[in-house]
Amino acid sequence: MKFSESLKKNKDFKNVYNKGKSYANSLFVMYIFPNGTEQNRIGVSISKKVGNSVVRHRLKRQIIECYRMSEESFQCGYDIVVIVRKGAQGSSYSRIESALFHLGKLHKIVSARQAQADTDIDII
RNA sequence: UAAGUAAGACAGGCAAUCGCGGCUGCAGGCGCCGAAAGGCAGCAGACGAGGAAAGUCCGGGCUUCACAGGGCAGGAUGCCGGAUAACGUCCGGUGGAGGUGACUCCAAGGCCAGUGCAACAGAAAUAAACCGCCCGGGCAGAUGGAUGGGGAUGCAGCGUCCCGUUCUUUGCUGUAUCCCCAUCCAUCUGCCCGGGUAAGGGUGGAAAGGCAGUGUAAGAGACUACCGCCUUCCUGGUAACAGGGAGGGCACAUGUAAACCCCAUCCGAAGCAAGACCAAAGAGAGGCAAUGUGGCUGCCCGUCACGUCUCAGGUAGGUCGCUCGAGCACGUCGGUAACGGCGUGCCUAGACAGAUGAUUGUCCAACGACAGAACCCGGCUUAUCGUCUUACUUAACAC
Repeated sequence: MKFSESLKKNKDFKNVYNKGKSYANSLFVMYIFPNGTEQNRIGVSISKKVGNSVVRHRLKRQIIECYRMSEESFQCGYDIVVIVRKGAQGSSYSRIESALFHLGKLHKIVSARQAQADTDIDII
């Protein structure tokens, strides 16, 4: 990814949880915290309650892919942690995409033009 | 054609675009990050999850630690033979159970080494007379018979009294019938006592080998035939075992070892976060330099910290372990088979927060189940939408 890398250390996750701001909808909880660099770092956390290994892995890939496809829409300089809730089990790609932009808009890190486009899709 | 049995294969396909992972080449030396070890970045190429990758239930390799030898404890396995690196796996057989059959299933050593347990029911549960059957004795009753005694009546004889026409007393003896009593015997019934008996009864998972006959007071392996059991011999088989002969007449006498236990065989422990190597910082030891600077403290003494080099140690971090292996495919030979030998060809994920996704088009038996490698193998178990292939069985129809 051009502007981003993944968030890896448990320490980094805890830092974002403790100091960052969070918003949530029915599919995800999103924490963000400014990391003081030129890049975004994104991490995905999925509980075992959501499903078995295949289900969790697939959701993670879809979220990363969704972020990657529209990476340029996000403002840089943040650590982002997406926690997947149980309701996301079995969601389609389009629904994950709309939910992700909904949270990005609440955090005001998605550009207005992209956010405007996403309000057309309903968030349940 | 239908129903079924066994074995096996596949696990949505294709194309385009964007994206991910390590590998190979350009590549050697450059650029960037780092103290170092080492890592990162560019372009191109091919490759990139499973039959169960799962559960982590067994077995082995590998690694570190421990280890003279022996024993105890603990654990696992348990018909026989073979395969294998090994196994609780697989193959072939034996025995048993199920199915019309193809075929399937089986913790299948030992409770005549010991100990324990066996609810309820039942007379009694590892030892037994509750009922029943039979024998003997006693008591009571009934029936029948025999003997004896007594009484009544009839008859006969003799005697006696009255009488001498009639009427008629009484005794004794014999005999017949009836009644009563006693004793004995037989049969039956009831009760009691002593003994025999495990054939029958009902309970139970299990009641003292089964079943039929002989036999007996009644019964009983008491005896006999068949079956079972035990001992022993012969034959076949490597063996489990099978077939046959002879004997014992059945004692220990039931079940349970997935109860303790006994017997035989096997097992050192922990696991890739194993472990090996490189290696900042901090703390440690020694050498060298200096006699300095700073703090306690304004001064003296004292004390603490600060330099550099080497060593051991190994933290953060990094590299290796990490995928060429009991490997796969094909052929051939040996073997019933599991499997093994030989030959040829091939290289087929290797991450370390952990790579396969999205969109579009198209095809199908049409929305595709269960499910994601984590050191590697051999198995077992569990989950699973469906599709296909082969062999065989049964039934119906046709020929």
